[in-house]
Amino acid sequence: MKFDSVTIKDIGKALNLSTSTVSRALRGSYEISAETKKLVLEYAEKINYRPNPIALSLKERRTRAIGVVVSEIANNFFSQAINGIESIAYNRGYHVIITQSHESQEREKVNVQHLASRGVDGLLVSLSSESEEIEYIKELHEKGLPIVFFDRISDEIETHKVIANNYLGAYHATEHLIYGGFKKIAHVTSSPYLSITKERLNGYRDALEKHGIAYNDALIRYCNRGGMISEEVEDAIASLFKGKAKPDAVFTAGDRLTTVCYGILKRMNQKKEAGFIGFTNTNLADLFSPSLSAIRQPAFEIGQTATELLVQIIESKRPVTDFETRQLDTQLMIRESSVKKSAT
Amino acid sequence: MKFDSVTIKDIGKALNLSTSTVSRALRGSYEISAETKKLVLEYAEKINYRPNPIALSLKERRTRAIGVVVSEIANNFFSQAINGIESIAYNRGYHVIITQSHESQEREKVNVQHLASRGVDGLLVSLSSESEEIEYIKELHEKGLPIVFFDRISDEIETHKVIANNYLGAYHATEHLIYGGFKKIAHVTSSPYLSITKERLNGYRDALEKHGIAYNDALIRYCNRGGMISEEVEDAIASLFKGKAKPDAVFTAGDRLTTVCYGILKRMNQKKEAGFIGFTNTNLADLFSPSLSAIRQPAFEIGQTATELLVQIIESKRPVTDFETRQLDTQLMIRESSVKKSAT
DNA sequence: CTGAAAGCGCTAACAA
DNA sequence: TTGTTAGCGCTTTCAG
Repeated sequence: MKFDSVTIKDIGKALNLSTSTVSRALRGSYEISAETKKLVLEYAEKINYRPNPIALSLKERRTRAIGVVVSEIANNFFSQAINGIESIAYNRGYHVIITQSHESQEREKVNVQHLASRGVDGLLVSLSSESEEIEYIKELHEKGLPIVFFDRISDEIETHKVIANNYLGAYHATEHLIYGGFKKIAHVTSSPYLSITKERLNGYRDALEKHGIAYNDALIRYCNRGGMISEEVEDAIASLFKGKAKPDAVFTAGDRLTTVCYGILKRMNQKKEAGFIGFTNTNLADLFSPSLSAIRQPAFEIGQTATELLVQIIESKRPVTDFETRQLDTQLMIRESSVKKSAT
Repeated sequence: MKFDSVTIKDIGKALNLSTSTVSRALRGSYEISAETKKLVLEYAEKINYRPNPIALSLKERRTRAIGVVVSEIANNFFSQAINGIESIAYNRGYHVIITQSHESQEREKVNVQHLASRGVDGLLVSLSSESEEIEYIKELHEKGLPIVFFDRISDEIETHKVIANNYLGAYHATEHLIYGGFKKIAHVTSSPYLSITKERLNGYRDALEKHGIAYNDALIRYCNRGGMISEEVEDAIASLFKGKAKPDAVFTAGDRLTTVCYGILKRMNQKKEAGFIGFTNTNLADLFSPSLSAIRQPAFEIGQTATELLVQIIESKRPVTDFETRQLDTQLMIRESSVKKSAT
């Protein structure tokens, strides 16, 4: 079955006009008589004519669509960021095409290339946890495809980037644990390739050092799939608490990672409750027990900002060469899980 | 800035071949000499040629893309369903374009029409809570655009539909509360327009009647925005518990609605804990306190099934006239929130 | 004020 | 085996 819609030609035939006249009438061109215009407009309305954007794109070499590549929409941070993206795109007249990499570099590549060849006007990208080398994006960028990175960014490409202040977020979270009397703070994080991993790790490390606590590699665990596979996280936690250097608190970096870790700890660890805080944008943190302390990213605003910058590039007459990296502040939401029980 | 890519013409020019020869060589047509083929393929590879899908679509009148319209991706049910959709679409060679209506009929209409005019090969739709009259979808469907409904469906259009067994899910949940000793069970649900609302309400009502409890309108609350606006839910809950017919348990129908309601009840209701159960697909129900009893929908499978049916229509040679409505079973996950404390 | 024709990138029927 | 040409739906010179 093919889905046939009305074309400008059909209108022309019906009204005994040339396609160009119809086209002009439809776009309200001044050179068409009011009479003809009215005729065409009314008929078009009647048969519910819609211009074919595919034909349009072919001609104009633009689609008024922007592509989004994220790892997973079932992630509070990303679904909120996407809402921010849509809010801006919508009233700038762009449509948004969302794709997921599921943390796979292969999948990311396919998506990026498909979106590009499909003629999106620009790309909003947050890298997968496997993506270290990103030649396939660089190539497109060099050919002139506007790209803005958000959240998980890369040095490899010079363009606008929008991120949360991950360094400070991690720093403050760690410091908060230290102030609360925790001394052996483990850090469970995502793939070491990711920019957010590095930024958060640095914040964590610097906070420790500032307070005279030695940084200890044995307290770090990398979960390359970012919590998508719970085994990965279970292993990390198990190995942390098995060792002799058993931590007294855990700080997690990553939305899924945080809730998954919290769940595991809760299940295995009922008595000796370790302190807990993590990056997450869930709205349900209050409902947990103990309620979940969190570092919250301004996801919606990150999405908005990235989109504004992208549209700016797309609509710029001349090649943009002056790029910036915007950093938005995180929010530290202290709840029960990061507060020592004994420390009343 | 415009993003220019290599065309078949460029290749032809460089190799002194006609565009059609190049085209055929690229598609491996049998009528091209091995030599020429090799030449073209190698050159195309070298300059990283990608066919322009826009031009292709214009010609073939198909895009190998399917459009998805849901109310909100920041909803566990939908993000899981989308993963199901993608899993099938991906290995059938279709791309997936996701859009959100944010429970607005206006937005839904815009999205549907855009996707259609953009030439998706088919549509997977779950209606917004405002959508009662859906002429704009009907029109497209009558013109031959393949459409499959899932979750929130409509009688207005005859096509394949995929849903959870909402009636039974609600029935069993209600019965479970009754068995647990609850007698005044309130039902907080979404817009009365939605199919899921009606199905679940019927299940609730029938369970009550089966157990000799009179159905009482005063215990029903409709939240038209499905929990998107928390005030709406606050009002509903407040008015329920203010009245003289104060409920002893609450049963919610809707993913967001369930978590939002639970939060409100938890905050306001610490002592006289009412029983609680609701439809939701969150993975975090275990972490709540009390842990959250839930009716879980097979979201992933619903997405998969809907996509299979859609692809079937798209690829069918002759118009499909024999439609079915598939119903998949829900899962009752009993945890603490629906169990009477005193009833130990 | 309106029409004819070219062209966007690609495929396919028809010629050679 | 390869080239020429028309056409997918639309806009836009260029001519009337």
